[in-house]
Amino acid sequence: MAEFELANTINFLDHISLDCVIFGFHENDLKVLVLHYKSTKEYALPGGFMRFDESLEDAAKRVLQQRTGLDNIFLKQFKVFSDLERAKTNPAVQDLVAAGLDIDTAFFDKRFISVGFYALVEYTKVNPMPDELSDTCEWVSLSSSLKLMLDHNMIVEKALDVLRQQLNTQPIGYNLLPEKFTMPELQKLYETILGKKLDRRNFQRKILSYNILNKLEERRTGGAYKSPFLYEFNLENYQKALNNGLNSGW
Amino acid sequence: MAEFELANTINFLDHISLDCVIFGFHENDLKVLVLHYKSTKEYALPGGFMRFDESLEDAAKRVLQQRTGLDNIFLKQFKVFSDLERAKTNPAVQDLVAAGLDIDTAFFDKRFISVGFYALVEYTKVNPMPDELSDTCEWVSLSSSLKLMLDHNMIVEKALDVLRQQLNTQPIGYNLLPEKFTMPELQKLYETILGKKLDRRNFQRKILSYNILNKLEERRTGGAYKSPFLYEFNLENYQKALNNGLNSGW
DNA sequence: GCAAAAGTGTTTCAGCTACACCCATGG
DNA sequence: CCATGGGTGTAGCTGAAACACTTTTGC
Repeated sequence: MAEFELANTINFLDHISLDCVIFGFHENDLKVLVLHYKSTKEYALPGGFMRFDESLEDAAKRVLQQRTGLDNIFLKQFKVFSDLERAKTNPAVQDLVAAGLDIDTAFFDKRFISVGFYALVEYTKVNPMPDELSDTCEWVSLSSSLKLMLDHNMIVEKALDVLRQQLNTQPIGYNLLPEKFTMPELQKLYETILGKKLDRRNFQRKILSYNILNKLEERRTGGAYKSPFLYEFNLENYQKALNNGLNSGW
Repeated sequence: MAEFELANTINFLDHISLDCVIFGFHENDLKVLVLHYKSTKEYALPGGFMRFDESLEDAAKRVLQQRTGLDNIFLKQFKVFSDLERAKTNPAVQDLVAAGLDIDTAFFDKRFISVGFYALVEYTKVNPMPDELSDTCEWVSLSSSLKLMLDHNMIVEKALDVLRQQLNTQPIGYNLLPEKFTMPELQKLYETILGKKLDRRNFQRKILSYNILNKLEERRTGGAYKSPFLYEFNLENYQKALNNGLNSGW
């Protein structure tokens, strides 16, 4: 299926690509899905091209489905990357051709502008799948400082930046955490995205004051130390609260 | 110059266009620059295409320079519009051809995705100039509800939405107002963008508390009633304050 | 002198910050 | 029993909201 698509690049719009920064949260760590290209040392974000019969969002959904196995992923476009610098021929393409892959080099050699999407997924539900040009698809911690192809490191940086800015207006917690989660887990997520420590008690009071969480009877047992309570999002209240922004200025 | 460019659409990337929502503020009213196409009843946002030797931002600057006469305009891309709906052939193209304009219809008939930019300009400095397909280039009040071509009304709506969201993180006041302005003018700008009334005294206290304004000795004379003081932005402090956001949540 | 807009200050209340003690759990 | 993390409460401060009177100006 994917092979068929790539071999028939004539189905895609020229000059336009998309790259997905797929965020997952696991063991108190924010991670991103990254591909390793066959026969090269290059790592890259999952990406793709746009068909004539779909929107950019549809194309991104298609890519996300293929790399994670999931439908109905939360995703947002956040920036178009069009600097002349990025127009350079992708060095990985030559390596891939040398390795014998059937690639339409005339297509890949064109100048591309790329639309950046970020996606939020529940880590445990993802089944990472490489595409036809890569041999692995793996989670990489944001703190790993792995060097990515072309301007992909910048794309990740920018995505994280946007995530930070949209923390109060998009259902970010809801889409990154499993259905049931503990208060410390939610706090760690906020701290990771914001890049700073928060006071436990003040965080809890503030987030509870929004009335966007349901406290459950259950606790998370099995871990060490005192068992924390589980919470779930009250989606209706969450959405309402996000409409105004969780902290309204002016 | 512009004619030359359009006649040689071969210089542009296929499938990609850009549209600019150019905001100006005049007489306590937020306005947008709009073109009227020759020999049609269609109104449209100023837009253009992307050359192979420039980035999207460069292309947008080129369009802005041509429509306003200004360089160094503050602009931001805010969204790519790629719905299949908008792929329909632009109805204005047929009218323009019928009216005898030299248009590369094969180029225009392709499917386009359009990158939306918003730009902020100082109203009085703008010299609106139509492009080769239009006969007028005029300011239109946001409250006028003029029907625009294709999805351009939606693009304006979205731009205003983004403007609202970025009021605390981008130098919006600085770029829309003249160098010297009064407190009531600044407040009206905020009220217009936010779509709600603010308390005079609280607004003044809050905005002054950021230390982003210099109060001048001068007053605005000549108007009726009590002469208000003039202010200017303290650009250094403004930029610093915006980095954290004027109202920091979390 | 009157109508309309601009300058200015205080009180109140809510929300944020800072901070400390007890409890549960696994080892 | 101890180390570690989780649950919970309070006092003080800061910033936001609500609100009224005086001054200037043109007519």
